[in-house]
Amino acid sequence: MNIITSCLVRVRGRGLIGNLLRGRILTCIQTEVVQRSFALCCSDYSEGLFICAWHMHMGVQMKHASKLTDARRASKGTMVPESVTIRKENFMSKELAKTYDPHGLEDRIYQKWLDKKYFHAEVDRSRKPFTIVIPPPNITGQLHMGHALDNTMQDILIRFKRMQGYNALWQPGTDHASIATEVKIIEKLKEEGIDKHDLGREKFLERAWDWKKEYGGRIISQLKKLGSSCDWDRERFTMDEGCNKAVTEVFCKMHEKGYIYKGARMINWCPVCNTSISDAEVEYEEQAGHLWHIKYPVLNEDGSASGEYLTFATTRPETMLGDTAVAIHPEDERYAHLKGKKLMLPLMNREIPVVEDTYVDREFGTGVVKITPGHDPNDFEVGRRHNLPIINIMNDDAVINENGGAYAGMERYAARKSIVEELDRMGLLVKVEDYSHNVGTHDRCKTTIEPLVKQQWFVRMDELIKPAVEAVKSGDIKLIPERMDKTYYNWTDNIKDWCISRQLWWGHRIPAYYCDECGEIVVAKAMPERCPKCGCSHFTQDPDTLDTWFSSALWPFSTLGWPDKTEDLDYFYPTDVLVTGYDIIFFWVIRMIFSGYEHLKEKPFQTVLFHGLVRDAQGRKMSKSLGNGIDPLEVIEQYGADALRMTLITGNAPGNDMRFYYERVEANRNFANKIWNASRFIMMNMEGKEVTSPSALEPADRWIISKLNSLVREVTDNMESFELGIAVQKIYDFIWDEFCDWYIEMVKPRLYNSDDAVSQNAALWTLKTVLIDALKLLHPYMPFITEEIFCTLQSEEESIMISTWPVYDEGRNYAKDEKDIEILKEAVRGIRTARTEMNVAPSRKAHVFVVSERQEIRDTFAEGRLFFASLAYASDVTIQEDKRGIADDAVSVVIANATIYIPFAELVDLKQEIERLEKEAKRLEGELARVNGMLNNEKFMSKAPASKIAEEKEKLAKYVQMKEQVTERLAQLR
RNA sequence: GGAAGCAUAGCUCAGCCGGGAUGAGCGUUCGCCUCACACGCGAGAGGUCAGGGGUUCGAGCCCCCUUGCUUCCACCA
Repeated sequence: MNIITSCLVRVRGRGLIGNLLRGRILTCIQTEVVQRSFALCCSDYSEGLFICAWHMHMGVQMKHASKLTDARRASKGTMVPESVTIRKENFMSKELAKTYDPHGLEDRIYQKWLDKKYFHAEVDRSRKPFTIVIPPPNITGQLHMGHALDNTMQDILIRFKRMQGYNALWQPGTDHASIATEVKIIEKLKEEGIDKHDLGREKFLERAWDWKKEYGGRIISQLKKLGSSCDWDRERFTMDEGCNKAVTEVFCKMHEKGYIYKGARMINWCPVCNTSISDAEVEYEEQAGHLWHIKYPVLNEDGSASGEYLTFATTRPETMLGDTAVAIHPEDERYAHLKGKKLMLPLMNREIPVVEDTYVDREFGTGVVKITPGHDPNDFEVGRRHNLPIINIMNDDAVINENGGAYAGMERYAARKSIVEELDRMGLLVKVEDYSHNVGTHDRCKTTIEPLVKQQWFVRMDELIKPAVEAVKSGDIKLIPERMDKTYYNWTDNIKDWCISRQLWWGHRIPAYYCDECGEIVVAKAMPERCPKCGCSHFTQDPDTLDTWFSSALWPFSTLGWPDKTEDLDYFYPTDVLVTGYDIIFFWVIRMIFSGYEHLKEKPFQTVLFHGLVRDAQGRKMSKSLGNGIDPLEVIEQYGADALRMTLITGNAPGNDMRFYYERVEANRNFANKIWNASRFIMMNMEGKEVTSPSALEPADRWIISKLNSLVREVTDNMESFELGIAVQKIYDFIWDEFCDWYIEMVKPRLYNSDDAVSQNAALWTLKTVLIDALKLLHPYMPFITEEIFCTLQSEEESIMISTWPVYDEGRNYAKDEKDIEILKEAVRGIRTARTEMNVAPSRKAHVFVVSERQEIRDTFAEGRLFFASLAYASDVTIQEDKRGIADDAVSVVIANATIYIPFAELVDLKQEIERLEKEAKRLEGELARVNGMLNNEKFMSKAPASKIAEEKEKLAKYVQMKEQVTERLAQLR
């Protein structure tokens, strides 16, 4: 790390430091340049030393520019040390620093909710249920951003519905994650020097359960940090007794119906995990490889070499050991003379036939394909069509077996190398090309999978999938966003049988038993007593376990007690919403859907709400190998769960990926702080006063109540259609913009004036009422801060999370006040803009004259006079019909139906004022041109809806009138 | 090979039924330590809504084409 001593820093910019010290020149006695930040230690700040992190783009100017460049170069790759954290107390006075601090508060509140059992749901026939089942996180897992997003969305929906009066159940639990967990345990055993097989199945399972006990709870406690309001009394595990009962039931039932069968099929084999995997678990990865062109000698009828060769290309030369044919296209004239001939398979010295199959693409390579039915899915099919023998040349660990002749015992890539060398030596290697192609890998361990023919258990999908397709087609199940339908059909239309057996120990063991005497297979819920075929009584259970998704597929009903006919199942099933990432649509969503229809004759859920991936700031996937993952727990620690939740929900549409920025978390933390301070302000003003239901409200009060009322309707609508991001944006804007920046500012004069107790009470009542409803709307998104404020403000109610959701009330719709306040706001904005443009400091208050010929406008201003004066920096406000008595050189602001004059005591630059008004005139002309363009268009007039025409006419009148005022004023000034 | 998505302010993204882009946050410019908040307040600058055609009185939005990026599925040895 580079250290610069003794340089001067001029403070510019508007950041934290800039706001405090702008314009000052500081001597840095020590600066450390770390990445894009400087850590500055300055000696001449009055409070003594301080340390800060300062981004370069904020505009640091240093006297020694060359050193800066050096420093920048030298700083690459270094990390920001902890010492750059800014401690506010160091340079701010204590009483100012009343900021929102989520620490301590969140844990305390969560504990209260748990103690009060607010999350718990019981069957209650008098209320409608609303149910969500959690996508069970893996027991191996640590909470990552994906979980944080997924669970925040669920929590928002659950809290919303709970407040709306539904009997809301969020069913939690964890997944045994068969392969993922087994891999982890094997790793751990390895560290101890223990091999899985030496340990034995039983002992291994003991270790697995220990693991579950130790780590299974970790992710749950992390979910709690987020604020998740799951019914923890109902926590389940995909391998608990109930789930096992469901799995066994399903397996037996489906076997009986013929949907589950055992057979030898081409499956994907992971030689590292030593298990079969399903098609869904194969991940294709583009890899640079080679295309080896090899030739086999063609034989004469008598078996002697004809001297002719047949050339083909392959990416996996080692599989030639298992070749049982070479295929050509039946209509390929180039090879017509070879039909029915035999070839000599080199190295193995085996005669193999030339077969004709339309699978061969004449255009690709030489138009010849070697056929290895035992190691390639397509070749397997070709082999079936031509009755070719299947030769397995590989052991489970991808080592060549005894069928590989001289290569037996060699690992697959070593064998590849020697085979190529040997073929080359024999003159049978024609050429080698670089070739980039997709290689199937295991999604867990990234090992290249090996297609092998094995005896496995499968689920026949063709019949099973039908109701699942129908469900989405008919709208019985709705996918959000809708475009997911296509992805869904893409899978269902090309569905293949599901390989469900895994050569693993950690998982639901397959309930199939083999008779020790005759080998008869019996599928049953328990070990059979007698073999139905030979009558003997000795059985061995199938050693394999089931794909972890087999039990996940039953999750929506196994958690509610199925296969038993429970009250819970009857009441809570089907569930309402499933929230999950689009990445597991095939693994999980589809499988739950067909399982629901198959076993309960009913959909598992009404709606599937998809979210995207949380990416890093550069748009990359967060991954362990890249080390770019952001730990949600750290974010919570730093900014609070509320800020994190907001960040994950705002500015994102369903199903879209999002980028994670700390700047956004900070912005949301700032929002929390804003609410905190607004609430502090309100409470401060309420102190010692009894706020009663007001006898009369003022226009500003009615305005904000009316605004809130519309907000309630819009937010509720948005949330009901799962537009969470839109809903929360509206709440944010309302609280910050309308409520804090306008309403609170409007009522300040009333709050500070104790003489008018009635008006003051109305203001306080409105502040409190609006704040409470706004907090309620916000609660699903920011549960902690809203609870804290609500409980302080509303001491008679014990929790916001069980309070009632605000409802739109026609009686709180004050259209006239909304219009009136809009006029006043327009006037205030106009005055502020004019003052800024004329360079008048806010402290220079002035007498403001409002001139309007219209009585109702004058009334509006008269009613709002108090706050209008304060917001417009007016020393006094005079409202009159004409401009008598107003100085000619006053600054004027034109709004609809009124002109506002501000005569400053000092002379105002008339030229500047004319320019300002000319600009305004030009703007208005533009508006007029647009509106006139529409209204003079006959086609528009005849075809546009009447309401639109009326709207435009109204605007026209307004602009015409404003234009007149500006023109008149300009004429006067000139 | 098939399919989907994205392209809007300097950056990251919203934009519901087609009806003025008063878009949001961050950044940026100017002025403010205004007694809730400087994690703040006020006022600005900043956009040919990727390009081209079409439908429409009217298109960021609907249709077609082109370009660029991303993803999913399938996979030819």
